[in-house]
Amino acid sequence: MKHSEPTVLIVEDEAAQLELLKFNFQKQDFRTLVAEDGEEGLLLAQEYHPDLIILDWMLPELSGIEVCRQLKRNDKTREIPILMLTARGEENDKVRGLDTGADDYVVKPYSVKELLARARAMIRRSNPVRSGEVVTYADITIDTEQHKAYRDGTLLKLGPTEYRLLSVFMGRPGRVWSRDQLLERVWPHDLDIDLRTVDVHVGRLRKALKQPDKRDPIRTIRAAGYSLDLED
Amino acid sequence: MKHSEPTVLIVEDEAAQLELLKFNFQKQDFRTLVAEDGEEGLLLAQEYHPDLIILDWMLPELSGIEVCRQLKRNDKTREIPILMLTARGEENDKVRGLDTGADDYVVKPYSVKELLARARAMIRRSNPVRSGEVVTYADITIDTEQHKAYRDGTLLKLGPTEYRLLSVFMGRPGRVWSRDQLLERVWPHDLDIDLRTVDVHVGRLRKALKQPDKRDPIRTIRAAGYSLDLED
DNA sequence: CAGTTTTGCTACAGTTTTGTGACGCAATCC
DNA sequence: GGATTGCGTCACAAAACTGTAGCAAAACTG
Repeated sequence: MKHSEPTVLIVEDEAAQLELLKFNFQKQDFRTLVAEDGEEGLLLAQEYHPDLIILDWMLPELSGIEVCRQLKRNDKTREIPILMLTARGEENDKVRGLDTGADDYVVKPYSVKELLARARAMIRRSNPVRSGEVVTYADITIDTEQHKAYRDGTLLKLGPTEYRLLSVFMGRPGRVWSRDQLLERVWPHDLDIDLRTVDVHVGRLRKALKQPDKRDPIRTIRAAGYSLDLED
Repeated sequence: MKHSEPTVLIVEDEAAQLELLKFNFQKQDFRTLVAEDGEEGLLLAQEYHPDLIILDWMLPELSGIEVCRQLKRNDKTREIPILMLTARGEENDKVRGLDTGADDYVVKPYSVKELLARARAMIRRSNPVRSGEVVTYADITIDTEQHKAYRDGTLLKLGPTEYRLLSVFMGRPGRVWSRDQLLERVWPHDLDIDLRTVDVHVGRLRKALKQPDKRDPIRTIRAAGYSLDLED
């Protein structure tokens, strides 16, 4: 029933390091994917679309920077936050400036605790649409500064909860959200709300998004959750 | 006195953090000012009037909150947007609700990239009506030099508070302002005013702006605030 | 195909949020 | 000094939104 553990992809060539990371992430209820070189990392990232990628800077063959660039170039993986692992001496301007597209970096030797904290923070952050920004996916747009949402150019009439729900969906189009995850992100963190309430609000959002000759942009994934999805 | 590069003031006592921030902001073509304690921060803020202040929550002597309060109390620095840096455990309701007057906050550990993005967004968003200017939005005009406001050419009869309120709205038409934000910008800072008072004044402003066959230019965003908006 | 699980949806009672007129108080004007 | 103007709070009504229950429909299971 619990389907809400985040997945992390670890790309690291040193076996010992990899084991350590894997162990610790699993202990923290992450699902883990591992890759021992850049090539494999890219493949897994595309296939499984993890919530976070831990990427070693030094890799045989394809370097960490290169992997990062490619991930950020691909629409399928662009949104995935990347945490770069760099050894002490390598902490050069490239990394510090984050030119590579990585979202954050940690210098070895790091404390596992800090790494986990950062990882969690990054995942949490990666969902919501940043305040003040305008985000568009297909024919849907939300303008957070003006607190408005449009479909195909026409203004939608949304209640507060519907608006927040749409914001979460828009933060990562195509991603499947379990009801738990939606509850966590859309509702105030202290209230205990029935899971089915999510369904009702999804229904209301659907109605608000409905337009003649337009497809329902919210996909139901049975026994898993919902996603904002206009593919196929 | 607006010029090309925006200036950011960083107030942070940990040298490493400070360096990292400074480096990254400079790399992004910000001009940077740095202060290692609250006292110095206040001084620099007054003297140089930066476009944005990055403020660490934990500071020796003068705490971040206190610095924030003082900045917001001083007319010279009141309008400067403040981005608060808080450690994980400190992420309490005080910060969340931004009662302190800060305009945004980021929880450590943060990703540098996100911080930069937020900083940029905040600067973009903050542009109060400058004194001496005449600003027009749709059929509404305010002449700050003469301290007069018009709708469709006819002079409006506004009380002082209504005038200030309209000025804030005119500074960024379309933007949603929370009641807190309005309180902060319209009312003197030493006063403790009920949030609902904002509603009353918005109501009065609405009445003053009313004209036959004209739409109400103020939009209510339930559970969020108000905005000046004549679209749709 | 019958049985089971999961989702869609409507109705509704309850709650939260907003609009606004009334009132008392203080400052300002004449 | 008396009148006027503007202010902040309150209280109440109206409006908007919310969560849950319950049942029908749909999707799976074997």
